[in-house]
Amino acid sequence: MVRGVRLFFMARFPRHSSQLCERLQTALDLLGKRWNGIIVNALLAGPLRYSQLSAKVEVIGDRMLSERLKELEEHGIVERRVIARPVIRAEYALTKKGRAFGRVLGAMSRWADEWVDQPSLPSAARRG
Amino acid sequence: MVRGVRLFFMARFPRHSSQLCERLQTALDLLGKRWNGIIVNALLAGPLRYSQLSAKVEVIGDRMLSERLKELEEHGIVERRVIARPVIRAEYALTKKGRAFGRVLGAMSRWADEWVDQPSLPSAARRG
DNA sequence: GTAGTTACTTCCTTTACGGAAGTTACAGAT
DNA sequence: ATCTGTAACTTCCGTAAAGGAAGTAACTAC
Repeated sequence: MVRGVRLFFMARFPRHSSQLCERLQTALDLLGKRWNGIIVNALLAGPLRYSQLSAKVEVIGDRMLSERLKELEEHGIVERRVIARPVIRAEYALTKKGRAFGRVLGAMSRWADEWVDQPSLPSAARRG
Repeated sequence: MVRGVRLFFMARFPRHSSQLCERLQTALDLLGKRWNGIIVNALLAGPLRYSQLSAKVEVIGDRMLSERLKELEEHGIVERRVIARPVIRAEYALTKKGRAFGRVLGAMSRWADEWVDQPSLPSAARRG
């Protein structure tokens, strides 16, 4: 079997339903990817360096964080700036598109405040 | 088979950052799971039977759809009703919690309309 | 030179996804 | 009664994505 054949980029985006809004589905592909929401949320308060971001979203490993940031950058949601000032550092900031996405997270935050009441008990649902 | 052992779902990733809002992270766990957003979105227009839902969100296979519906039900977002009228059928409807989530999808939809303009080209970012 | 920090990348194992096929229940046709 | 068909799932199994430990390169402080 041909096993080394890595598809050029990925086969995850061409899977959209013709019955539903394309753009929404594209947006959902983005937020529907694990960690992306949290990363954008963490950056809403302001730009962060890689290590700061890593500390803030403490649950994401380096490998994932790096990968997700690259994707978010490709999607124009996050901007990467290299600072060579005293020491070489990388800083990540939201673009206009990324900040606009904050409204979505804001809506989700409000929903979560109203409907999610298990801050430490993630078992089954408790009748919302 | 044992059917009640589905609580493993959330138990797999109880890892939330202490630096960020718990509820938001729980909500993101939910939407951050592939297909959940699309399923809820598809049900926003009204209840659907399994086969209808499957046809509407045509990209999700039976295995996934079934699994996701079960999870959404456990989280109190979707309600499953069995109809034995003429033939036995299952119908899925959003709960109050689920319909409230529609606002999040609405916000995402608006964001998508404004910022996502590549319905078929998911390469690098354009503008932003 | 040695140790430490930053920003990643590589390697490898575990978990999740995806599709085909199988299953159970019932209804209508033959 | 058997045969075909639909609905609603479930099981199998191979592939893709996630997670973590360790490695790397550039630089700085000791």
